[in-house]
Amino acid sequence: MVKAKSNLFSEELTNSAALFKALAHPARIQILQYLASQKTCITGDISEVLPLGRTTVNQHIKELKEIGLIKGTIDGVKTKYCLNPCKIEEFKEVFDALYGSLENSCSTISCD
Amino acid sequence: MVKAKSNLFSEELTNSAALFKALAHPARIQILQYLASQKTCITGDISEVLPLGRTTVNQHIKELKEIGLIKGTIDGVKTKYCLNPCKIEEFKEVFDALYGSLENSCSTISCD
DNA sequence: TTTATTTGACGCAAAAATACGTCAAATAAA
DNA sequence: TTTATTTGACGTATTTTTGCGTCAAATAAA
Repeated sequence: MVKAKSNLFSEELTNSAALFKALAHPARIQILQYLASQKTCITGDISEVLPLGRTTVNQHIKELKEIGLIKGTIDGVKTKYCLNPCKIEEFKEVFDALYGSLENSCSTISCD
Repeated sequence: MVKAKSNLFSEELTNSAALFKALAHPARIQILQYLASQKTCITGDISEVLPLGRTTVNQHIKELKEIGLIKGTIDGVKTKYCLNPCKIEEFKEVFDALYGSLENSCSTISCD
């Protein structure tokens, strides 16, 4: 049996990995980019611009909502999806911190 | 049967998702950070600084090697692992491009 | 040579991710 | 009210990921 290893890593590490995992599928990246390209919060069936079925896309949207990268507000029978700039900013900070820690050391590394 | 959907997305999108997936596990992030902290290419059992078994860590290392973020060179019976600055730089470019496309639009989005 | 050390390959089991069909609730339109 | 539309919840099948034990090859040490 595979043990529950979720709590074996630091919270920061777990949080970072979860953010990267959110972008670990082309559909989810495309959803974010589509939302951005519309320049406004959008409603309707996003699956029409993706090569996947509606429920599958809905599932990817749900994951993006759960991690906080997008928000969904109910507007009558429709749901309005929006990018969440705060979370996107947080993602950038996480990435930059990681990149910084990796990049700083690169110059002193002798590889080949 | 679940159809093969791998080629339904653009190559760029698939490539980006693969990079993010490489960091989608805390162990893989920690391995990269450990390599960077050593300030040199290292050899030996990295699993000693991770809460996972040796073969499991080896598998994560293999994934990082396959995506190109680290390199491994054979040195006698030992294997020397190094960060690959080129790939890390490429990762930053991919991230910055994505962030740019998302961030640009954020200012014009009205969310709440 | 014999014995240890280091490492990756291989296989297996459990868990998670992926893709999608069906259904029901909620609202809008007729 | 009846009918259509929109959406998420739920279940299911398949694939992928994760974690690890075992084994063998390759080198180093005795």
